[in-house]
Amino acid sequence: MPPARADHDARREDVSAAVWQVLAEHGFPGLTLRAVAAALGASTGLVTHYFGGKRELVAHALDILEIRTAQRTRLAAPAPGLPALRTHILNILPLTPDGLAMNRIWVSSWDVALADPDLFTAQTQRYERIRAAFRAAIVVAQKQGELPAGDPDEVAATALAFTHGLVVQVLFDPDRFPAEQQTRLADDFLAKLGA
Amino acid sequence: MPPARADHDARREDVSAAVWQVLAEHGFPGLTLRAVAAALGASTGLVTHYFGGKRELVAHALDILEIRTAQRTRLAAPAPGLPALRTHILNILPLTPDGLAMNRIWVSSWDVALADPDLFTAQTQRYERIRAAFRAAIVVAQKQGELPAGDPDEVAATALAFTHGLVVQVLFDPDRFPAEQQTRLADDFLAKLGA
DNA sequence: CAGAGTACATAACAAACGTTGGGTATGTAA
DNA sequence: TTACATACCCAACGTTTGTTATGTACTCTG
Repeated sequence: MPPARADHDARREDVSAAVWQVLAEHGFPGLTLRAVAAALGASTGLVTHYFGGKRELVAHALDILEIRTAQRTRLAAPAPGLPALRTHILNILPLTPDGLAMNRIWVSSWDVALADPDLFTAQTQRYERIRAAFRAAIVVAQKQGELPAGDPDEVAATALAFTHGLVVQVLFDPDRFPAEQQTRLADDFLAKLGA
Repeated sequence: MPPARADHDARREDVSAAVWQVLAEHGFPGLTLRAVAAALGASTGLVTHYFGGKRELVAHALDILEIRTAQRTRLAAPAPGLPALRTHILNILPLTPDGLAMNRIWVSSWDVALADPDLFTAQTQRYERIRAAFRAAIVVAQKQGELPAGDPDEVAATALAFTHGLVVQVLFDPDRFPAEQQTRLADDFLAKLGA
């Protein structure tokens, strides 16, 4: 009944790492069973053994994307409230080459998520989760008087809209939006929110 | 030397219409030579006759997307300045089912544009164009005292970021963001900008 | 009226894809 | 030891893709 030889979870983690590698190098369009197998130095049979098929592979890729985004080198929140919200925003923005690559994958994931119903709902919940994180910081900021009163859900939606919209613009013109300008735009935006 | 039977430009326009139809029904992933030919009731030979290959087809699809977006039922700008900026934003937002479908295609176009260098630069210029339109309205608004002083380019980038970021959120949760809430969010955002 | 070039249809093509099933080795349970 | 489930490789299949060559009908030109 227990696995025969190898540690199932560890092996699955290997495949997961290969998925991420392929994703980083060729994006979602290049995410194929063969590419993952090649990156792993194994056969496609191994991949299908641990992941039922392409669908599950893509779904897992989206999970990895969220996890890796969360685990990326992040600025720790210096203080709850408005500074925390600022940190959330800066953590998403592509301030580094690494962050740029990550966001490129993220944006291209929207395409596959829009195409598949299951991935669609998963993505919907992801955004809901991000908004919840924003919301928590916003509520504190409002209590501390750093932000004016108002529906925190709507403020969260606005802040996330600004953030992701800026991501897209940076992606298509990285030279025009260096890190300093991104932070300046974010700070100006937050200043407006506080008024 | 002149075309034998048909009007070249008219026929090409037919193909263009078929491209748009396929795009609206199946998005960019479903944009294939055969799909376009089928939508046209013709063969793939016809398509390759008027468009060299897939690349040109996709490039043309992006052109159509921009044109159709510009030609979509739009609100006329009631007055120059801040109202004009508001109109620009509302014209982009997916306030109607038609606008929702259009934005779905638009977002999925980011993926193909990120993959191909030529399409990438084309998309970069597209965004530059949109920012220029925003900027024009912003400059007037600043002169009229509707907006505080500040680099109009940065304000334009911020406004466009908010708009496209909101588009993405609406796309993944249309029920949560009905038209009224979108306009309310936009108006609140504009009010913050004016402070 | 002959010839040439255009406007397509048809079909063959190789490449790449996801999926599937057979085969083998190796471990655990009886 | 026997039996079975796991882990995995290998190979083939059918499909879909973009590309391209061939063939045919037509219409302008000369």
